[in-house]
Amino acid sequence: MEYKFRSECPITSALDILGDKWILVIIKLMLIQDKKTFKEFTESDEAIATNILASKLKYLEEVGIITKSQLPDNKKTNLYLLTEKGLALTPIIVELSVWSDENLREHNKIMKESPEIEIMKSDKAAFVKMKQKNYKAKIALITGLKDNSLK
Amino acid sequence: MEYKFRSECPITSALDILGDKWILVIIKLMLIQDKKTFKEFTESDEAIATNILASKLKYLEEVGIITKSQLPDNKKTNLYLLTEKGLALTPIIVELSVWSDENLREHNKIMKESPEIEIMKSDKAAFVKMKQKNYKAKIALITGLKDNSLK
DNA sequence: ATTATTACTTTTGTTTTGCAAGCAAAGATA
DNA sequence: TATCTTTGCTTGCAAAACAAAAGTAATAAT
Repeated sequence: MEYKFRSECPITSALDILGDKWILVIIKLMLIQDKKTFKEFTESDEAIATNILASKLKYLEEVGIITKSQLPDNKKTNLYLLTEKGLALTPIIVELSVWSDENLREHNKIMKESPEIEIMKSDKAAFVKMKQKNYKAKIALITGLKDNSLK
Repeated sequence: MEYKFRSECPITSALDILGDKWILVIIKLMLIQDKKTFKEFTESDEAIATNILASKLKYLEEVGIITKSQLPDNKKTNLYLLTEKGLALTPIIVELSVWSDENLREHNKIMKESPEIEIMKSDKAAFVKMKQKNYKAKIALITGLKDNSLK
């Protein structure tokens, strides 16, 4: 597949893929809130419309950030899982959390407080690794396969 | 000013502010490519349309990520500068660079190679501090004031 | 066999983005 | 001092993305 990029800049190119209202929210739902089926995504707090969800999931699969699969004993429910390329977005999610915690509380008064954010700040790299490891472990449980199922 | 947030989630709230095609590109132009006037922004590789640029700059000022000012001896040219809140976005820019470098080269063949990215990866926190310090130093030179001019 | 659930698609309307042109104020030039 | 150029926009219109609501097909549960 061919995608249009605005420039030779790596940052701008990343935003050509990730820079919209929903892509990183969907990644976050998968990584932090364990969402993995179409139904689960629609039930999230963000209330994404089904037509938009369908188009974004298709796009994410095309770009190689997620995979679409099924469990052997269920032909109805689809499983959407992060690939390595998708899991590699974890540091970005972490930095968005930190910036938000430190700069957005004045704008969004009802924003959730969490003790996790302090752990995150104290050692970002360790937090990223932990989240990625946890994600892979959960996937392994669900699919009944080992860690290399995502590779 | 009041802004609409989709949820209580800090990550989603960050994306309510930053999640579009242009906001983080403009931040990057300021932080990495030293752009600071309307003219300079329009001359960038990304070729942003003037109506969109004007509306995004206005929005960024409202949210407190940038300031709009003038030099004492020039009433024509406006100076757009990052605030502390804007400078705090540096880690996000860095992580976007890293992800792009490692995951987007297959999609965007003409993406720029840079030795800077290795320095960045070897110590992200140090790189972030260095960029922020450099930015403040440049601003101090331009405005003729000291480092605290942004605070 | 009937009902409910899951994963969408379709339709229609609104908002955001983009292109091209135009314009006013400030500054530079003759 | 008059006019030419630069800067920083705004306006009008077309295209694309986003959104709400309803509908549908396949599978699974009762």
